[in-house]
Amino acid sequence: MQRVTIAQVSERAGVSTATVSRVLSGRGPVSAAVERRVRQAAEELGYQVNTIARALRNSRTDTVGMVVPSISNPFFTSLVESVEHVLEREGKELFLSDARSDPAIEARRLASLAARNVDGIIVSPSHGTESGPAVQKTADRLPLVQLDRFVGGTNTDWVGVDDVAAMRLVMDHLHEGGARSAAFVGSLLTNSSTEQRFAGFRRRAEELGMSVDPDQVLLGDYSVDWGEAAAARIVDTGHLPDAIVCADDLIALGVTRACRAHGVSVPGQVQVTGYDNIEFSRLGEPALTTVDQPRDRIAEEAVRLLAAASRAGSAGRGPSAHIALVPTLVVRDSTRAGATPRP
Amino acid sequence: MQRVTIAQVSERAGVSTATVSRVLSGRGPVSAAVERRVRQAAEELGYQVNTIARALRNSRTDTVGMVVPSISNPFFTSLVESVEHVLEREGKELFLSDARSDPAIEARRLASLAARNVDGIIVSPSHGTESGPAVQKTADRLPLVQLDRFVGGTNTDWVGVDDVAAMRLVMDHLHEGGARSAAFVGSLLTNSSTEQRFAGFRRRAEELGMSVDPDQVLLGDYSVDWGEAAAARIVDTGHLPDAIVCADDLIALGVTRACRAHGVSVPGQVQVTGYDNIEFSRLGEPALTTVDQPRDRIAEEAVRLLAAASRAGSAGRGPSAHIALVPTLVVRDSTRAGATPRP
DNA sequence: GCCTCCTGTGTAATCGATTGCAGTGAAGAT
DNA sequence: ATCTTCACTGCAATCGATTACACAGGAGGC
Repeated sequence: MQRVTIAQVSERAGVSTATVSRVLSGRGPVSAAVERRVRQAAEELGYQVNTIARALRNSRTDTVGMVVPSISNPFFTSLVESVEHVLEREGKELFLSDARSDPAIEARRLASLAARNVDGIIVSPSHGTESGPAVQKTADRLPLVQLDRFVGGTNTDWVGVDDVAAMRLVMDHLHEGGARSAAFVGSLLTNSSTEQRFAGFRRRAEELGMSVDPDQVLLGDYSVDWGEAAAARIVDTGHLPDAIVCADDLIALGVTRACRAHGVSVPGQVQVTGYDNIEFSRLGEPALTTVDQPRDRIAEEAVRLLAAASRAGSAGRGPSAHIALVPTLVVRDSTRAGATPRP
Repeated sequence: MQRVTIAQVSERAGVSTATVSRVLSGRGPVSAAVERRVRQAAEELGYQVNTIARALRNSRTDTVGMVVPSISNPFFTSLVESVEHVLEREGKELFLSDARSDPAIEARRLASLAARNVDGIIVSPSHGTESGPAVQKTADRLPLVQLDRFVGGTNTDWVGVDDVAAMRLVMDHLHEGGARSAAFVGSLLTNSSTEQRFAGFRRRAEELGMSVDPDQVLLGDYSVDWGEAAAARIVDTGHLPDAIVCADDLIALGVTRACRAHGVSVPGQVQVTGYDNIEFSRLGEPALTTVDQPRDRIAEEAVRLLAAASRAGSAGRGPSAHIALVPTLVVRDSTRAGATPRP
């Protein structure tokens, strides 16, 4: 149980600890004979570096921290997978935390990651404003990139998709399918995703001349339950919109489910769209039309920015980069592509 | 950017580093006046402990590592949430890794967690045999608990559910609903979950006199896609079983979807069951009857075992604990509870 | 033959927090 | 008045790996 240290290896090999370190870390000149002896001794003792000690000395941990609002949201887990994949290529590891959509927990997680000397942090902030102080404070201490969502009033890099452009795709598609009125179901406007998506929705609806009943803009949270509740409320009002645009797939799954339960046909009576293209979106009944985010590209860019910030010595923080990638529309069965407008 | 150390705080407060440490870690006697000065200095400088340095000195990190086969499987993410929740109460943090169902990646993750001096490891092994060496090697060095799945030939603690008992519940329920024949769709028998579940299925089928066509035992992987493919294959054989028992919910979701696509009514023509009770299981069409695992209890026990092992100084490894909790059956719409047997 | 340079190795400082040991001074005991 | 006792506080060692610096000895240049 007691760990093998470099000192024990050096003793067995009959050299100094410095030499052992030089052999094992591969830097510094070492004669072939000594190298062999050291490697063998290390092997025999089952030596393994103590990452903690190394990190203390180097002040580098080869570890990146990531904080997401909710690990049970499949969109974020797939984003995590993408990030992990990219990091693996760089020989870095991921330290993942779940903020449970609570800025207070989020702040603790960020602080704790910073205390653990991660080399950088990737965060998708839970809240559009309340996450600000903690994010900024963390960004002042080490490289930080915001992913997908972002929080205002901070000076950090960001990578995500152009939500407004995405909504344009969605609305154009719905309009083509004959929709002349639309409802919006999202989460409370406390994070950038919903804000941007709603803004894009509203603007394009106006441009296309689609009517939006203010009573049919419903904000709750990112969950199936909320989608169901919101849809029930819309159905209860008595006048159905031609389309229900949802801020994410979980909500959309709830909406289609509630429609089915209430005998409202999708896309016959109402078209429904999601956002994120999570795996389960195609399992809805009907399969969801949704917006696909290029997760791998997002992850790639985030890691790249982080590496750049590390190199720059994050003191010299220049203007921050905002990278908005272009999302694509995935058309499935919950909308009526190219149908003729209803009479 | 340069971090504030205890030395700077001590200088500002006009005391020694020892005193600062005593104040901040709360151990050792310190006069009220000094304590106030130190706290203020720390506050003013924005001091934050360096967890790395502390860990090196204490050889404790207050961190637990967790390795799961797949972070995109909602069952594991909810298990992770439960574990994180329990750990939070203990003031510990979770370091999460995804093995992508690959024993080689899994081994690397385990080694890397060990090198990072986590206080203990919770792992759900990817493979029923190939995960063995790495798991055992890790368990020799630090406290380790296997969760849900386990790998044979190792001497470690384990917490999970009684899969055989669960299958008894499932089969009895199906039998009551009139099923006299059944198919099984699982993953390749390379992990304990499938093994145990299949064993339980087979045994109870025999006891109840239900027939099982060997051609209708289909093994692939834990995914919706595989569920769809397997169901399609079963439908194609021409003779439908009365029930299709699935080794997890993802598979079951795929199966019901394929049934719908092929015009096979569930539960009218075929009853279908899942396993895990993931959130999406109730979103299937029809909502899935499934087995609920008591995740919070599982997490609780795992953390308890880990703590016990740490205290015991894992050298004195006694006989390992195997804790099988009792799962419950969640009856929804994909089965026909209490219906009369078909003629 | 003497000097320079380079390779290979060891010594010891370093990263930052913790803690055993020792020392100081004041309160209390005799 | 002298001796204990105890609450505080500081010094310095410690955790394990890395690395600046020093130094030995051999090769090569003049």
